[in-house]
Amino acid sequence: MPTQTKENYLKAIYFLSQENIDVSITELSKKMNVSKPTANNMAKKMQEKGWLFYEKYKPVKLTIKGKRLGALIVRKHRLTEMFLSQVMSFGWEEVHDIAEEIEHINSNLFFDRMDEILGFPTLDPHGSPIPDKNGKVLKVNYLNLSTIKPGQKVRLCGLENSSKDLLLFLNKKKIKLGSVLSILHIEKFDNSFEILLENNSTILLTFDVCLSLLVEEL
Amino acid sequence: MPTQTKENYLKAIYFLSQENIDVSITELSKKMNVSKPTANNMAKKMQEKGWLFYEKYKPVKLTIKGKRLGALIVRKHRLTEMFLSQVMSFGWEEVHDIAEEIEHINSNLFFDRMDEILGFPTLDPHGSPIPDKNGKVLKVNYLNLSTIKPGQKVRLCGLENSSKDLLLFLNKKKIKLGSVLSILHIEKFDNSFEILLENNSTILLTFDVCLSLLVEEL
DNA sequence: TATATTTGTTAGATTAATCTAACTTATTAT
DNA sequence: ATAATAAGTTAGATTAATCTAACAAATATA
Repeated sequence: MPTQTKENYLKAIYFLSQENIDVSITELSKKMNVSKPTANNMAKKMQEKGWLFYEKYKPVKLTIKGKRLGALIVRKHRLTEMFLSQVMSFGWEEVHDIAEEIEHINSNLFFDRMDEILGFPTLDPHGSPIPDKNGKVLKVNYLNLSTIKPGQKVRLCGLENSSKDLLLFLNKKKIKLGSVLSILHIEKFDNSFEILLENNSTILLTFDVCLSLLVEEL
Repeated sequence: MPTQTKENYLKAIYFLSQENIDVSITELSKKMNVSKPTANNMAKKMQEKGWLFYEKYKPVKLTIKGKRLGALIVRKHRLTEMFLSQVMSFGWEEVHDIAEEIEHINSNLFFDRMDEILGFPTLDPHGSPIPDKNGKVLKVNYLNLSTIKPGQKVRLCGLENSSKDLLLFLNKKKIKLGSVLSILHIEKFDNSFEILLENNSTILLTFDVCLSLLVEEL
């Protein structure tokens, strides 16, 4: 059984691995907000547990076992977010912090019951896939809004990052998962997107915001 | 903010205080399954935090602040038990272990929402009172079944101890909170109780079991 | 290629929570 | 009242997770 701290390292490496295969000690230390020696020590200990490959002066990499464990923590996190959202009526901007704590609860029964009550969901409230009980993750293939051409109609399906600021911004603009956005125009000067919403209001999204929105074309 | 460990000490002292006012270091160490020096050290540290009174060679006692903190942890525990039971359909014998972990979650929002969803309950699934948000506890005044005379009809309202074994035993006998029990006879030899249930079956309860059942007379 | 910069590692210290062994103070019992 | 027992304390060690300072290795740059 990993400690809570080690579970957080596992999760950090799990996420960092998705972008680039290997993870440097420096990246890890930054993600975990700890010093480099701390990250280094922890990497060694996690190697002893068989969760990752570690060689002096080389980036680390999760073992099969480590990857599975990481995915299972993400599973618990996202199931919890879904439960908080669907059963306990929390807003999508409120669920992350609470799930960050509940994900460490040691009870399969508890998470299995959540899963059952929710009807075995595959996506969390931010559109991210919930790994299955074996740690397998559904591959979703959304497009980044920033790459879509003017005139196109799209549906919001996920978020590249689920920071509270972004979620509050989307709340304010009345944009949620499933919202349909029509791209009217892209401003050459700053790459901002002029967008028509379902309620016929027109809003402006900066390129940065568009980079965070995952959509499918309609 | 108390650590998880210190919260558990707080809770232990809180419960030990209900029987006898003061709590000896030895009692505490037994309750916490730690050595006496460990309990002793912890007592000193908790004194520094202002949670208890500690003097060398004397039993410890919670301060007002410590008592309030303890009660608030019990509140989180019992609200959780109620939520697990009412919302997530767990049996009363399953809720304790999970609540033991969830009680340490640091989010008033989370527990307030539970409270709201449950309709602000005052008792947990075992009939124990849920302390309010200020740590005040409703005084319940149940009788111990072992003190009731033959011929009397009673309703089960609470449990003196909620051990899993007792709860499973009661499940097997189809006895639950609210069940009406009629005392037919008390066996002189071993003080066992012959009891008539609502379904007209007659069962035998040992004196030990009776000591664990809290009732009100009908 | 030689140097500068970044990255990674060692060493040594700290804090929280725990232990055992040895000792002291209190309590109990003869 | 004194000895025996129980309770409480000190001292010193351990493990997990963290830090800073100093050094070594790898990478980037002039």
